[in-house]
Amino acid sequence: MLPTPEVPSESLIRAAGMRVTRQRVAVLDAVTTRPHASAAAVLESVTLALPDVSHQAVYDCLGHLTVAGLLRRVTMDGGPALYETRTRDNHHHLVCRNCGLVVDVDCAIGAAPCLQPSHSAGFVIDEAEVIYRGQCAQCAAAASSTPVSDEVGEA
Amino acid sequence: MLPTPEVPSESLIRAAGMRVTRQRVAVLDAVTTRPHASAAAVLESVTLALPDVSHQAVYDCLGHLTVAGLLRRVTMDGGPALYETRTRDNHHHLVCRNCGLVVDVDCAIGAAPCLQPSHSAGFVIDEAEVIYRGQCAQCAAAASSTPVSDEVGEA
DNA sequence: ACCCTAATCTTGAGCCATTCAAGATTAGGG
DNA sequence: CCCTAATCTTGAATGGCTCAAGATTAGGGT
Repeated sequence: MLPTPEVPSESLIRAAGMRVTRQRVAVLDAVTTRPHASAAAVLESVTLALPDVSHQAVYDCLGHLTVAGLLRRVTMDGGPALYETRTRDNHHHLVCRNCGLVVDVDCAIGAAPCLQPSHSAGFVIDEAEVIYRGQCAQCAAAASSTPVSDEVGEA
Repeated sequence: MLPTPEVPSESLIRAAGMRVTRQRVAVLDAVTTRPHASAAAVLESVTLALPDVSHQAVYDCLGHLTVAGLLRRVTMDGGPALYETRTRDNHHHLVCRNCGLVVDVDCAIGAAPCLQPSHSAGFVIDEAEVIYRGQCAQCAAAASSTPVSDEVGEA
């Protein structure tokens, strides 16, 4: 069920005009297989393939890949930055207030900025980011069936 | 031009069922006169009235006032949390990518959640936060008239 | 295939925003 | 005016991220 990249990470990195390093390939692979991963989660994944990667290398790779447009960086409230490979479709996110689950939502309009504010105060707007907050199916079910509990219920 | 509170901070705090302390009044006053202030900015403002406030007191006050619904906490990208007194009108924000200026935008719809995602993945959504990103009038003008410059131009 | 050099990575320190913990102060009901 | 829990002060600690210096390495040139 994990996404099988249409184009291998190495090709994407090379196509972006960047040097192809094991660290970059591993970082891009990690985000591809696990979207919405934090830098710490990426470090954990990458360490499986490259036991000696430094966290700094992970931050550098994430930064460079983001600038190159191969990754998109999003932050939910004050939490750590999350990374994903869907970069140019202007999609939005659903975030569970309870468990932190992040799910993509396609943008109904499509191209950015998909919304226009009621008044722009002179701003030249290029993007409208939307974050839907609430409870995911599991947390909502758990909350209604067992009011005071931390159980997660069945999958 | 600074907002003159309709109801003094002290009354609001008391009405919320909280103890009225100098620190809380000063913190609420600070956010009222300077919306979108960070904890550090609030500490700076509060220090003018209470030279010996601790930063911890500021964090405590901001936290309690937020839980009580007297303040709303928003975070722009990875920056420090910003606080504002408009709490229940579901308004949104314009953020300048260049200078960080944050401006309120009324929500065209009104009540939260003002938007519905194209598919909710089972989520029970209670809020849709919108962040419009771009350049403020000043930065946009500076960018188009003097391509490589940091000047701010006239007000 | 081998150099060479800038780009990248490793190591390790440092910074900022925020939180934790323990003891002193204080608001406000009785 | 007391009393006690809520709040504040002080000081240390954490997490996420960035800075800096030196070692390694990708990949164009020969």
